[in-house]
Amino acid sequence: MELQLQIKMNARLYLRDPESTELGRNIIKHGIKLIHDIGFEDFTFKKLATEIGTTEASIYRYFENKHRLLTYITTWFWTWLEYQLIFHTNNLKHPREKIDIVIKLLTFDVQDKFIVEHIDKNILHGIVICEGDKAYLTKNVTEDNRSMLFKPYKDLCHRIAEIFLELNPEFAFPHSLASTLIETAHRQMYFKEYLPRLTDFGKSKAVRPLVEFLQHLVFKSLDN
Amino acid sequence: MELQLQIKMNARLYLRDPESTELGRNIIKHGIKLIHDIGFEDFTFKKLATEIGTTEASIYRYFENKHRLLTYITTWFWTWLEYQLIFHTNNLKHPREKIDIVIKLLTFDVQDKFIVEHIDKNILHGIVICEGDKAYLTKNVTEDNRSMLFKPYKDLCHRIAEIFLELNPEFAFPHSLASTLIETAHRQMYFKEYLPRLTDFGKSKAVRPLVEFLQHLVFKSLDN
DNA sequence: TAAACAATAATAGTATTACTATCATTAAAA
DNA sequence: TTTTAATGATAGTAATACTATTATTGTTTA
Repeated sequence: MELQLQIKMNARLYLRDPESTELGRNIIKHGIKLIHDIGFEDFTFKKLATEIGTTEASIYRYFENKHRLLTYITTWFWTWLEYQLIFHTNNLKHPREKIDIVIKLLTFDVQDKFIVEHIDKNILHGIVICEGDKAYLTKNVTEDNRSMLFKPYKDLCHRIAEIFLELNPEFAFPHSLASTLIETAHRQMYFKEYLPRLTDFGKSKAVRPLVEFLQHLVFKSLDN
Repeated sequence: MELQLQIKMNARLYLRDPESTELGRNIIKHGIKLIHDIGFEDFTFKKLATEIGTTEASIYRYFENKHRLLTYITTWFWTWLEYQLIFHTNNLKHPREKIDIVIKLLTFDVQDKFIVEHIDKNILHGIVICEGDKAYLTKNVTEDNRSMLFKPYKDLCHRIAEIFLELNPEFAFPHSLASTLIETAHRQMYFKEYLPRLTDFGKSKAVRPLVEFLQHLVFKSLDN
């Protein structure tokens, strides 16, 4: 069984809702692909327009600039990840099992139950790993934050923090540990691929050692 | 007592050694200041040239582009941090004490013994927190890595990893824990300032809670 | 001391980026 | 059938990211 999914996004992320039209969905679909292929720095609306057979001006009707598109895309990912987390931890009793799910989700080690026609989740995950942090590492953080653009990321972080507190209600740093877990999962995957000397995972494709590292980090931290 | 310091940089980072001339040192000095003030995205060589009363073309004789300048600056920081680490852990016996020093250095909680005329270390630290990751989060990682541009970061990581192994020779992830510690220290400082809901540190300027979080993370991880 | 050299200043120029504006066309809704 | 909404086509601007050339100045060195 697979579920159809439509994620409702904060309207401040766009000028015109990209989910509402064919062109909008194409911007998202090919935007993800192109950013992944050439990197966010080299990515331009001009190139994207050529790619999908439209004009720069048409894309600017949907997004103020390419940074907003990146924020849209990464924010979409965090929202989707929270859905996945809710879905997969639904029937679980023990917080240890829930934490295992969190880690599996972050390392993309779990089957996706939701379908979204125009979004390739594997490529999207690649973008979040390589470019995701650039959505908030700008001089606009504070303003963007006030517009609640990062709410989905914070919500996810808070949900994970609550699971940590289930396991250890005394723990003093649930949110910091949650954001550390999220960031670390992605950064270590990046290092594994591009700067392996910063890790202990070797060159194999297996995510297993990373999963063990993250489990170790979190469970030891939450231990009394 | 304070020590005069000249850090030898990988020659591939620049076209002409900025340490060798007045203009070069000005590029570094005001470059750091300007990137800090307006952010790396808005930073241009044109603006920097105006700032220091020279021309764009002159700056291009020192650095291929602004990304190389950022890499130079952050790499300088990692090298300097390793010097600091060596200096401050010199007489220490117990690895626990050394780890405390590592954490204090990463959170900038320790007095700097080295003087470098044209570099403001506090501002530099701010850049490493806000912009540092952008030095390696690009499509050029692999090539830059082959040119050894990230060696100082890896050296620092390895040195910290070795301290971890002193405390627990059985520990399976010393490098991953070291890179996680470095990244987490900076990221949590960023979150504390701009996205505090992703942390548990509140709004006070104190670094104490962050230091405790990092100590907890590392020592628990290394515990048997 | 003059000639040679190195570093920088001054200036100009190009392709691309990051937009904004206008107007015509088409397809769907009222 | 008129209105409207979305897109396409086209044009244009300011800034960015460079490269190239030539003149000037200050320092070595023959």
